[in-house]
Amino acid sequence: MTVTLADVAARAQVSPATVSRVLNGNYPVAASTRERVLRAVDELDYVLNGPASALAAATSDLVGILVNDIADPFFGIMASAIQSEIGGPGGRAGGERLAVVCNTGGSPERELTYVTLLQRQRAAAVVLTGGAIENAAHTAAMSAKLRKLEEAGTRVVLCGRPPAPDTGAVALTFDNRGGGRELTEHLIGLGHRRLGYIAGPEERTTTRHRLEGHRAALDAHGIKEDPRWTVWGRYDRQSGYEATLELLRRDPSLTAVVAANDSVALGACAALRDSGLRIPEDVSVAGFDDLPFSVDAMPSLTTVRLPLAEAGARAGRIAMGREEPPPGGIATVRGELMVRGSSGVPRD
Amino acid sequence: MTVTLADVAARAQVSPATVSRVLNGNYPVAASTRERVLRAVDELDYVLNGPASALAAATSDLVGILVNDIADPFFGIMASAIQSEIGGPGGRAGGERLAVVCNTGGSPERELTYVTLLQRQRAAAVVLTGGAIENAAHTAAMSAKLRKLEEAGTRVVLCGRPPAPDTGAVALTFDNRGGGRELTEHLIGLGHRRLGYIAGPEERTTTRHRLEGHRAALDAHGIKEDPRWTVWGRYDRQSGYEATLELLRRDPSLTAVVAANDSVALGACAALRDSGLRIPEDVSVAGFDDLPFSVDAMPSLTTVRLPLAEAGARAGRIAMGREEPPPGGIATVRGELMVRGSSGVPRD
DNA sequence: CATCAGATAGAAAGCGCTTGCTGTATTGAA
DNA sequence: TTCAATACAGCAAGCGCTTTCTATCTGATG
Repeated sequence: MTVTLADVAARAQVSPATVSRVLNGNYPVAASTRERVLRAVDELDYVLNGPASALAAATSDLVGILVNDIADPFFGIMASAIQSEIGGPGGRAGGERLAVVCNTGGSPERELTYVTLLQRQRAAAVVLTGGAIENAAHTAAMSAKLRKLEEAGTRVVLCGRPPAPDTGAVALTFDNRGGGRELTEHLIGLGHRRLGYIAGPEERTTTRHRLEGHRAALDAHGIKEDPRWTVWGRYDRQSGYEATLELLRRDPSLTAVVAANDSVALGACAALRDSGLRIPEDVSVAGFDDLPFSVDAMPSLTTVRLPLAEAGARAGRIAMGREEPPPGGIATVRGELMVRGSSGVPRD
Repeated sequence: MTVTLADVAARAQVSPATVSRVLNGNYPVAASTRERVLRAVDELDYVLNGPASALAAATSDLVGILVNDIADPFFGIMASAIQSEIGGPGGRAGGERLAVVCNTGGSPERELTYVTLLQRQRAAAVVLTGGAIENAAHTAAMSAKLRKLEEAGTRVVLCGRPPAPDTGAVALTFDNRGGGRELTEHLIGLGHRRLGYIAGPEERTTTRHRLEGHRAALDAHGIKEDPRWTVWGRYDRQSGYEATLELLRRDPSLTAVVAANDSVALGACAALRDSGLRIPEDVSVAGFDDLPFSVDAMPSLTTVRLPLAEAGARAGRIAMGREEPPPGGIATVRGELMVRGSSGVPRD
């Protein structure tokens, strides 16, 4: 059998209650007793039974972090920052929490199931990262779940996701619309008038907002968008490659390609090169997010930097109750335009 | 109060035992009764209490995945693959498990603490990814922990990590030494004789093995290594940038730079370009891992592809007991040399 | 018609920990 | 010296679920 609290108690010649109090440090215990208990714990190699403890105390030290794609640094960076603030091991005293990163793969069902699983574990907090899925049924179901979580005392924080109405969830939202607009205005400013756009998956807030920003910029400058200029894809490199080929097929006269994110932009660059086009002389390319590798692309990518790590850290602190939520529970996090080598004045 | 099993039982007019059995589906229950119970569950919006269930059943549905750096796609890709096989939501029936990704940041203490935390949660399985820390005390402590875990019925799998002697842990080990050797032999074959090497952090098996492979290749071709040709760093881009500058300072006549991984190689490329050197005309560069962005670098990176996703998936299946461990509990996973644009014949 | 196997359902004993309440020294003040 | 206050320590009642064992009812069997 594994060692239990009672075994430790017996060995230290105290009651289980005392051992529990020594371990939790939430009740006065004489130094000599504590000493004896700690020695017994050590000698027996005792490890607390988490489920039992959680059951009795009606709280757990689990914190859930939901991400759409854990293999994507966009989420990895946020998750890492959140986790570093959650405390985990190495965190500040008293807060040895287990940060659980859950990979939804962008699927609504999985998102919902993971939230239920966390609810089942009585998680202390849940952080949802990245864009939300835009689907009435799913949104309603999620809202209901989040409300339940809050009722049960679980703190809910959205990081890089729009606010969830009718819930008490704190939201740190990225200004995707503003960033998208700024980016496209930069290209327009360079003289571009025929811009292709590679959007992300449909039914995603991130996708929609970035595209809206792009269109707002076109509008503001009186550029009428050709429906052929928008292609939909996924948030990955291959999708960018294929979409770019498609754009080129539809309208070879495009002088710029705006991608939904950096990975897509990289795929776009590859497709352009493979088509014999130079960047930015023949076609300019722009991404979004400014992931670490974007500066290494050749030419380096013009993009919008999102303070992923900062936002994640803040979300983590709020989830831990170590930082005040923003007024109204909502904060907008702005991106910063990074002009680099992949954008230039259009040809001719 | 939250809804409990008893509430559901009362509503369905059955005993708590029956509700439990319906929910677990491990005992015959009349169809009509099941129906009634399920309806009650639904109506009351009942969510199982995980800790209580884990306590009573003495098992939990948590599976731990330890990674060194969650923001690094190297780990993200493995974690994603492992998780997809763990079942998680969407997995095969009966196995709704919560995959927990824990970020150690490469710190021995955090690694140990996370393992203890997982032990505390009575995790069903633990997968340790990436290179191990080479430090006698830490290795011993880890071995002891892993043995305890196994004793407690937790399956332990190492993915991309050397076997842990004296434990029953299954190991899927990357052939870093072989890959490193093959890579350097490729460069030597092109005619390079003065090769710089940017190693990863010391006291890491991955770092050591890759370097050993490199040196073995030099040895095999009678190239005497100059101590100035090796620089130590971290596994990130910036480290590669700085190390390359240092290498160039030490010996400007180098014709090739071999990096510990792709991120480092990208940093090296940037440093070379900033130093006015062309790749590969002036200096060839090689990486390791073949992460998705490596093919997009300009020129695309010559590197060693590691089947991260495949290995992760296999590790996940073994952890779930859905695949037989390899004979002897140890399997070596080989890399594949990817020759691309960043390596060429040396100048002059 | 008595008997028995098979199929269901319930009673109840925990799983290992936390914590409110109670008890007993010990200390300081009067 | 006496009494309240203080500081520790223990008792015991759960926390919400699982599971063994037992009870009941059914239909089949001889």
